[in-house]
Amino acid sequence: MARSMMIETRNTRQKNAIRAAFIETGRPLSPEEALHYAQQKVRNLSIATVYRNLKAMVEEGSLVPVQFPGESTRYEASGKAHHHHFWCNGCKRAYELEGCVPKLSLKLPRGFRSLGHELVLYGMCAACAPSYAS
Amino acid sequence: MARSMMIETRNTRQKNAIRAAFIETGRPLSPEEALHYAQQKVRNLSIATVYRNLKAMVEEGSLVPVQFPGESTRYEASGKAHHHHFWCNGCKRAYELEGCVPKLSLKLPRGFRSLGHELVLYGMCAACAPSYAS
DNA sequence: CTGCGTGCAAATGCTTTGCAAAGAC
DNA sequence: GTCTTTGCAAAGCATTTGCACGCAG
Repeated sequence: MARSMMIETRNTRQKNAIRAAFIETGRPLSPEEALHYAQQKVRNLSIATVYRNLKAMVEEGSLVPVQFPGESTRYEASGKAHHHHFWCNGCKRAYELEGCVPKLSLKLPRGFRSLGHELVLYGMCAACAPSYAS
Repeated sequence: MARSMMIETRNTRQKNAIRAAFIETGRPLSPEEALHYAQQKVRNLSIATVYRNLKAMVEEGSLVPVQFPGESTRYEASGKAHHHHFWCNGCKRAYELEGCVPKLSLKLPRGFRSLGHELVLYGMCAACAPSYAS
């Protein structure tokens, strides 16, 4: 089923700028965030192009979508080790967390088969936490 | 900060039908799912009314929003013990799971403060799993 | 050159809102 | 009877798509 060769795509300034945004920030980005970062390199980059490239990169396998409650889809570079995320309620940014839970011992109903899991921690990141500590 | 008394709302057939959908299914429902269930009791119920009531019930505190990757927001009855969810990739339904992970030992970056977590297991529910076992 | 990728604007599709009529109390 | 809630249709928004032009290969 899996396509052995990814579809060839051209290297455009727009695509490179978008790709760079993910590499340089190292955290999941929303289409809007990706647009902002990439626009620093390609000024008149349009949001439509960002959406098209995000979609293409997901299909190619270089990005994976990540979702946080009540937020639009974020995307992050693929190929990383199994990990989870931290969502900052202050700056509304997603961060990557190393590691995973020791073992998932949740009771599954009879006949249910689990194939994976997703875990998100919520709170305040280092930059936002102090404002609550005053 | 917390409002000591919830806002009074009238008991309409529509509202009761929507509320019943959550009680009777016992699982998180999307606005569309809630509409379908409730329409069995109130035939010409409109989706706008469902949205309005879901929003009102969340504000009242009787429902809480739950989100699953790539899916529109689901809602479930509030007041339940801490629990997590199972997402069936087959029927695209959310189920409630009892229990939680023993302890979360994820490394948080310096200064990050965690206030909560969310865990979702993915797979096939009892009804959908057999079709993959053939 | 050839044709894919882009920007713009129009088109979706889900969710919200305005308004007159129906219904709760 | 009064004031909230509803259904319908229109409005909003984020995302997607059509199209002619520009650029990569």
